[in-house]
Amino acid sequence: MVRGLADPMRNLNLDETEFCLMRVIGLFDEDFGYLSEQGRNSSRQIRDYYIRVLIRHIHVFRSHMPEAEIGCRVSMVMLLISSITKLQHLTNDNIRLSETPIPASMGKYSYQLICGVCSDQATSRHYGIVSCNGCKGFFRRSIWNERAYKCRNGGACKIAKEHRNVCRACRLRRCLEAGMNPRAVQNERDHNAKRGDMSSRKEMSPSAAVQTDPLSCSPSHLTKSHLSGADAYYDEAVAILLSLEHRVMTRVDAPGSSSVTSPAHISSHVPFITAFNNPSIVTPRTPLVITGIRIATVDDALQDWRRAFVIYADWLNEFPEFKLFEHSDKMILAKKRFIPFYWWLLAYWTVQAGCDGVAYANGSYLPRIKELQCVPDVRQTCERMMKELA
Amino acid sequence: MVRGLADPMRNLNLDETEFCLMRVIGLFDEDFGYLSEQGRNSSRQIRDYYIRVLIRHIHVFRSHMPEAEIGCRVSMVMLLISSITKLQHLTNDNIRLSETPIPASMGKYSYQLICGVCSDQATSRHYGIVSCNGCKGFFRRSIWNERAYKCRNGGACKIAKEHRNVCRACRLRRCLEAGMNPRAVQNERDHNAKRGDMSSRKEMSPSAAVQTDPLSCSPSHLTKSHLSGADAYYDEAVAILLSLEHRVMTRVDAPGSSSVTSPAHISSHVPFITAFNNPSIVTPRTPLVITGIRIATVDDALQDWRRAFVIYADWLNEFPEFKLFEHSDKMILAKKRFIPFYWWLLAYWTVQAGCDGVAYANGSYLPRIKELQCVPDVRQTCERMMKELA
DNA sequence: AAGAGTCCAGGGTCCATGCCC
DNA sequence: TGGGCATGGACCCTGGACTCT
Ligand SMILES: [Zn+2]
Ligand SMILES: [Zn+2]
Ligand SMILES: [Zn+2]
Ligand SMILES: [Zn+2]
Repeated sequence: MVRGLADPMRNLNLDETEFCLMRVIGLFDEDFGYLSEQGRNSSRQIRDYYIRVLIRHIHVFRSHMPEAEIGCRVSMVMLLISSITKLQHLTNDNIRLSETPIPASMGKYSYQLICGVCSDQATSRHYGIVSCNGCKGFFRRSIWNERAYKCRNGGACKIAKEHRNVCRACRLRRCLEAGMNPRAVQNERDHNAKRGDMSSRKEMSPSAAVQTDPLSCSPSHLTKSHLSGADAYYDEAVAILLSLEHRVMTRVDAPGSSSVTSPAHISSHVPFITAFNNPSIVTPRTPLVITGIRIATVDDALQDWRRAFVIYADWLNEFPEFKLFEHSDKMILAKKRFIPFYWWLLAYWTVQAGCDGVAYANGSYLPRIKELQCVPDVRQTCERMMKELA
Repeated sequence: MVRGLADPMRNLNLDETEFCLMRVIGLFDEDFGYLSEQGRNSSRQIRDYYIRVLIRHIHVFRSHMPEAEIGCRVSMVMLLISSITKLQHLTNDNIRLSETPIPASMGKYSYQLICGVCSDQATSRHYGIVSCNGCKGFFRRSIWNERAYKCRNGGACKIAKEHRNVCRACRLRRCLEAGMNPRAVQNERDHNAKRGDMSSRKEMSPSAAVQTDPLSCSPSHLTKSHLSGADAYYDEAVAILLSLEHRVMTRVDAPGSSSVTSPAHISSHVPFITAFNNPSIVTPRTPLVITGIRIATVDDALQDWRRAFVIYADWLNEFPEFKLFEHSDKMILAKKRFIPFYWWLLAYWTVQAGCDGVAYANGSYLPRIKELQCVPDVRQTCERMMKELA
């Protein structure tokens, strides 16, 4: 069943810019009741501004999609933002990942198309997945003829370009596993005229052999530079955001920094405001390691929470628009929105790492499969951390 | 800005089955804390069952979409369901419609144009007759290229959506018989600097060399029966649901029915349970008029609320699985889930009516534009109604 | 606004090629 | 050696979304 919040996120295949923008929008979204009048206005303005930027971004970067799908994507993104903004705690449930493992092709934003069946070079999508011509034809013929092949190797054949014709049973199995949809195969059609034999065209006059077309086709309409003016504005907003993102994510404290004592949590029960203004007392800024190569322990989860808090504080303190708020509003916002912010961080790391679970920023991950988890309950962990910053 | 819950719904372009299923899932979704142990189990089972049916339905009816978009749709649908299930009140905000007006083409599921050639759904007239996009394109191409097809079946092929591509000779013949006018086909426009070398299509001579194509192909692979078994099961679930839907929506009380006194609200402060078990005391079952041709007054809104409640009660009382619950659980569920149910009804009516606002079931609608609204605030209205059923 | 034409992803067809009996 | 047939790259055709008049 597809229920976790992580699922729509994964299906959307968000890029980095979208992640950043959605996080920002979430920070300043809705539910302004607790802010001052002025804070409310600023908040709404910032939100609306970044929503415009995001919608723009989607339209530009998905311009190959039909309009309807873009609309669908925009709606879904908005729905996701508001769902996540409303999160009061992270629970095992709402960070839960899909039951289906990550398709290997996602997460890498490569533009080279690879056949999902045999890894040959592919030209486009066929029967629902990116696939090569060979696998396309093979699948259609198999479905039409209702072939039931038999493997002579116990069904364990690997399928690759070089030997994809060795075992039809396994090739067809791979096709289905990779997601080819038998329902997308249509009926046989009418026959075409023979090649070269143009008799079905009602015979054109021979004088028509002018062929005044010496390759006048310029490949220049590849740039869809329809848009300008406001675009510069929008590009700049994105650039600023990404650079802030990069700065905060790569910020590292010198190992022997004076304000840093030890990587441990000497700092229980610091007032929130102190921690927020000087986050390195919570934990030093260690480099982020998004690999998800080992299973997280309870300490990993706690430590990641601290590191994420430092990122949060650094990020907000550097975010230009945040400076517009009065001090009290700043604190209210900062307290209120850490959980959604952290959710976005985890979501992004998880996609980056491509591991089968929720990735933390110290190389560990919380496995999707309960039996492997060393962390009793995410929610408890989070609440414990929240208390730490009374 | 795209923020109202109605937007994603509109972008998804849900069909009737999806509406029904989503409503059912919402009824039995999450938040089971207040039910008895047994009620919780039933509820979860029903929900999961209908989620399976819904996912199945989406996969079947959107099988032309790429896999990733289907996944996206499924996720979005789930997100929508849970968002709407959480609604505690209808407010002007969460039933708010998009700022962009409805495209004229949507919402007219009512007129239902049929292609005169192949009986597919049609959008408008082409070349003189109501026809689908496929037949439009086919006719234009055939005329341009002066194609002379040859039927391999003695010219007796039936033309229908599913196999209209099997015999082009008969399809073209049907086009002409149905009244498509070759003279309505204009010349190719050439402005858009074509990239390809379409120059091969020059003027043709009148001599018609009919192509002879003594092919013996069997038109027999029309069956691609890979799938069955579970499909029947699923089809049946959908059929039952739609028939219930239809029954409830068309149920009308005889004008002079005894239990009915007057269309007014004599019935303030009836206990919920009484109203639920005998809904016609709330308001008689008037026919539903989903046209949205006049602006709603406060009375319209109130009356619609009552009518919707009657639909809700009728529907739940007839829904087979609802009978599995204990009496107390029934009441809890029924009280808890009217708002989301009503939301779905309004959403569906609005799409059906295609008016620029929220459609009620008595021919009126709440305009999108504030200045036109006669209803002060939807939320207040709803709350007032809720109190009526203390 | 209606109804022409345009575009193009992704269906299907064709057939040179090669494998197998 | 020849006929049967699967393969896959080149190409044709379809129809939904769109633009243009
Ligand atoms: Zn392949
Ligand atoms: Zn095999
Ligand atoms: Zn048609
Ligand atoms: Zn025919």
